[in-house]
Amino acid sequence: MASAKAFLIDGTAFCYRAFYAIRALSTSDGKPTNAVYGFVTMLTALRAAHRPDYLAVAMDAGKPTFRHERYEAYKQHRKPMPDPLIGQLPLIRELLDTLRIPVFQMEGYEGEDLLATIARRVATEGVDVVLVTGDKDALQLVGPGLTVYNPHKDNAVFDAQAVEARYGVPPNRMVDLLALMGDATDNIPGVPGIGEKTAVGLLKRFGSLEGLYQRLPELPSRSQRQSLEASRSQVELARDLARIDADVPLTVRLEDLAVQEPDWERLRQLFKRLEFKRLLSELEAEHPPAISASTCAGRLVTDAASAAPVLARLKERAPVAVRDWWRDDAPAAVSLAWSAQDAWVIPVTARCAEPWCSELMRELASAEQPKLGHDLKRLLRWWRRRGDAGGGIAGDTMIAAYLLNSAQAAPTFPDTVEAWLQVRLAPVTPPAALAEDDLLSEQALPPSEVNSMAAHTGMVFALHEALERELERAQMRPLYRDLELPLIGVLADMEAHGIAVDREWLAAMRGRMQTTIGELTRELYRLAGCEFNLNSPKQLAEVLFERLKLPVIKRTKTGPSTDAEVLQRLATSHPLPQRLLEYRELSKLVSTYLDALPALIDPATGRLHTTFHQTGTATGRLSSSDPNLQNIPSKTELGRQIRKAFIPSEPAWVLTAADYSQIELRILAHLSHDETLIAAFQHDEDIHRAIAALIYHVPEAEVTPQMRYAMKAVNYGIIYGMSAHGLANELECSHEEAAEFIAAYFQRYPAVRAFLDAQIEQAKRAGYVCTALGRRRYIREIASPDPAVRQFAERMAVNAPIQGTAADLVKRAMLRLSGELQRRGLRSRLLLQVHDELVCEGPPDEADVVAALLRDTMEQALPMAVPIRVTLKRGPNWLELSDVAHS
DNA sequence: CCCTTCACG
DNA sequence: ACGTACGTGAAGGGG
Repeated sequence: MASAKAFLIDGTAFCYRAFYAIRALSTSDGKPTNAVYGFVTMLTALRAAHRPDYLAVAMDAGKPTFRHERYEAYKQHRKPMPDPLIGQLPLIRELLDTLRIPVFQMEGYEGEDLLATIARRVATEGVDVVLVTGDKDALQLVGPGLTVYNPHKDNAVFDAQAVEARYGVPPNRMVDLLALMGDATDNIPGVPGIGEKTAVGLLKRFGSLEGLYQRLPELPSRSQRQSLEASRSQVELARDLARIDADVPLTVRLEDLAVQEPDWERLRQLFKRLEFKRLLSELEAEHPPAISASTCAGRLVTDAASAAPVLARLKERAPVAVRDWWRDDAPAAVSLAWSAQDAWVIPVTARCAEPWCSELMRELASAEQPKLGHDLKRLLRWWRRRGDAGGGIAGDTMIAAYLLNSAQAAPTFPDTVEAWLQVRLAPVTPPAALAEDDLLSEQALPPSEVNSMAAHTGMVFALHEALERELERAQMRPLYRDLELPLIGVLADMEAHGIAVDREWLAAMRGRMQTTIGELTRELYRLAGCEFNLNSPKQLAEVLFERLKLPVIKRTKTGPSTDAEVLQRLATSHPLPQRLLEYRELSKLVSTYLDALPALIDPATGRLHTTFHQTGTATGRLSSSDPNLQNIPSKTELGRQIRKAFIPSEPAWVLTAADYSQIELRILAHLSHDETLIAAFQHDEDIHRAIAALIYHVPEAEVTPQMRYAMKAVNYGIIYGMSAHGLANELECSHEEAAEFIAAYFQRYPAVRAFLDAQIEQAKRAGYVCTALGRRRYIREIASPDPAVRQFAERMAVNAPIQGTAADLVKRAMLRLSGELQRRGLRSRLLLQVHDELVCEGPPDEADVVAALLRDTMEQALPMAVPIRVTLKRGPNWLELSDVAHS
C-alpha cells in the first residue's frame, strides 16, 4: 500500500500566484475577489489531481523575521503587497477555515520555516510530504519522503535526484549554491562574476561552501579567488539567510492536518457573498443546500381532537406565525407556530368542510388574531372569499423585505430567510405534488415534510424580528406599520370582491374586430404579394425591407425595427405599413383583452379578480396581473370601447372614478419647494399653459397649442430625468431647440434644478433616494464607471422620489377611503387602483358621499405645499363617465 | 427563455 | 460606437 501523502502549501506564494493569474474580478459592490477565486480553483485542482490525505497551509506573518534582523536589505526591493490583495487575505483565511484546512502563521518566521517544521514532524510518522511552492529555497529540504512540487512550472516534482539533475548539486548544498549565485527574489546579490554554471562547478569540486573557502588557494582563476575572498562574509550571510529554519517552536499533530469535509453550507454562503456564480452552481450540484432548522417538530392536525389544543392557543390571541402551502387556488395546508418549538400543520383541502377546520380557519382569520407571515394577502383573499372576516396582520416578511430592497421583486420565503438569517431552509415538497385524495396518510404527508413545514413556520418570527430591526434603522417602520401593512387588507378585499364585466359586450366587440382583422389580413397579403405571419416582426421586416425595398429607419438588437413609429414613417411611401398599424391595433386588443378577459372571469362570482402586487415595483407603485387591470386601453377610441365592459356588480349601481390631476408635477413642486412652480399650481389653472406663458414670455391667452404641447413634454421630461436628446425625440425638434427648452425651464425654475441635482447627489452619497414617506430605492449603478449605466441610474434617482411619492399618496388615500367606507357602513367599495386613479362602485344613493370621500381622502392624503386636485366622474360603466359637479 | 411590440400611468 | 426619458404586464415569435 502506498503511504499517505501530506501536501503543505506555501500560502503566501499561492496568494500572489492567484492574484496575478486571474484577471480583475470583483463583487457587484466593487470588492476585489480575484485572488480568492484563483486560490479556490488552484486548490481544487491540486486536490483533484493528487488527492492528499493531509493538508496544511502556511502563511508569512507579514512582520520582520530573523532574516531582516540579520540583513537589512533582505527582500527590501520587493514592492509591498498590493492593496487589493491585502484586502482579500481575510477572505482567503475565511475560505481555508470553511474548507477546514489548517493555516499556520507565526511572527518572526516565514511560511517556509513553518512548512519545514511541519514537514519534519509529519515525516517521522511515515507520511510522504509534498511542499507546494515555487521558491527554489525549498529545494534544500528535499530528501527521502519529502519532495517539492511547483504546480506552475510544468508540474515539476523535485525529489533528490531531480534536484541534482536540474541544479547539479544535492538538496543539502542548495543553500550554498543560492548563496554563490545569488537570489534576485530575496535581494541577495551573489558573487560578482560567478553565475549558476560556475557555482555548480565549484561546489562539485569542493563539496561545499565551507570546503571552497578552506581550499580557496587551490582555485586556478585569480579573478574568481579575489571575488570570492572579497564577498566571503556576504556569501556566508546569504547562506544563513537561505537556510530554512525547521525548528520553529510550534505544536502540530498529524491528525490536525487530516483532510476533512468542508463546511459546505458556509462555503455556499461564502461563494454567494463573493458572487462566484459558477463555483456556486457546481457546489450546489454536488452538495445540495444543507437542511437546517430541522430541529422543529411539527404536529399534524387531522381531526377535532388534535385541533383542540390549537384552538385553545388561538383563543389566547398571542401573535402566531403562519405559512400557507398552496395547490392551485386554495391552500393545501396551513402551518402555525407560536415558537420555533411549537408548530402545527393543518392540511386544509382535505378537511376544509369539517367543522373543526372551519372553526380553526375562522379563529385564525379573525382580525383579533395577530398574524405574522409571508405574503399574507394571499391567505386573506382566500379567507375573504370563504366569508371569514379576515384581518389582524401584525407583520409580513415579504413586504418588510421589499421595503428594504425594492430592487428585488417578491423574493420567496426561503430566499428571504437565507438573505437575512443566513439559514438555508430545507425545501418542502409542494403539497401540490402530494396525493390529491388523502393528504393525511403517512405517505402523502410524511413526518419529514411536516417537520420541514414546521421549521419554515418557526422561522417567521426570527426573520420578522431581523427585518423590523432593519426597518427601524432605515426609519421605515412607520411606512411599514402604518401604510403598507394595513394596505394588505384593503388590497385583499379589492381582489376578493373583483370587478364585474359585461361578457356580451366583450364577445360582440370581439366578433366585430375578428371580421375586420380578416379583411385586413387579406389586404395585407395582397399588398405584400405573399402570405406571411403578420404577427412576426421578423417576417414583416423581410417583406418591408427586402421584398418592398422600403428604407430601414432604425434597428433593434436583432434586426431592423418594425415598431409603430417606423411604420408611421413608412406609411408615406407605401400603403402596407398603414394597414399593418391598423391590424396591430386590432390584434392587440383581441388577444390581450377580448380573448383574455372572459377566460379569467371567476365562475363562482362572475367577476374578474386581479392580483395586486405590493412588492412588484422598484418605486413603490402597485402592479396588477392575471389580468392586469392597470393597462385597460384608454388612448384610442376603439380601445377605449373595452372599458364599456367594466360595470358595477349590482344592477343600477354606478362606478365612480377619481383621477389625480398632474399628480407627479404637483409632487415635483412640493418636493423642490420651487416658489414659482408652487405659485403656478396655487393659481389652480392649466399648468402646462401657465408654464408655457412663463417660458415663452407671452400672456397666457396667447399660448398656442404647440407651445402648450412642448411644455407638457418638458414637464414630463423633468419627471423622467430627461436628456436633450430624449426631449428632441419626443418633440420631433432639433437637439439644440430641446436644449434651449430645458435651459429656459431651469432658469425659470431654479429650485427644480437644485432638487434634481440633490437627488443624484443623495444617491451617490447614500446609495439610495427617498420618497415623502421615507420609502427608499437603492441605486447601486449610480457609481458605475460606464457613463450609459450611470446616466440611466441618474434618471432613476430623479424619477423614483416623484413616482414613489405619488405611490405613497394614493396608498394613503386608499387606506383612509376604505376605512371611511367601512366606518360609515356604506355598501360602496373600492374596486381598482390605476396608479393615479381609484375606481369605486356603489348604489346611486351613496354616489355623492363616495365622491366626496374620494375627493377628500385623495386630496388630503398628505399635507403638501401645493393644492392637490382630483377629477371625479361617474357612470354606468368605465367608459361612459360624466363629470361629477364640484360640491 | 429572450426579444419585440404595445397596452397603461 | 450607440441609443436615450420613468414605471409596469401580456402576447407572440423564435431559438
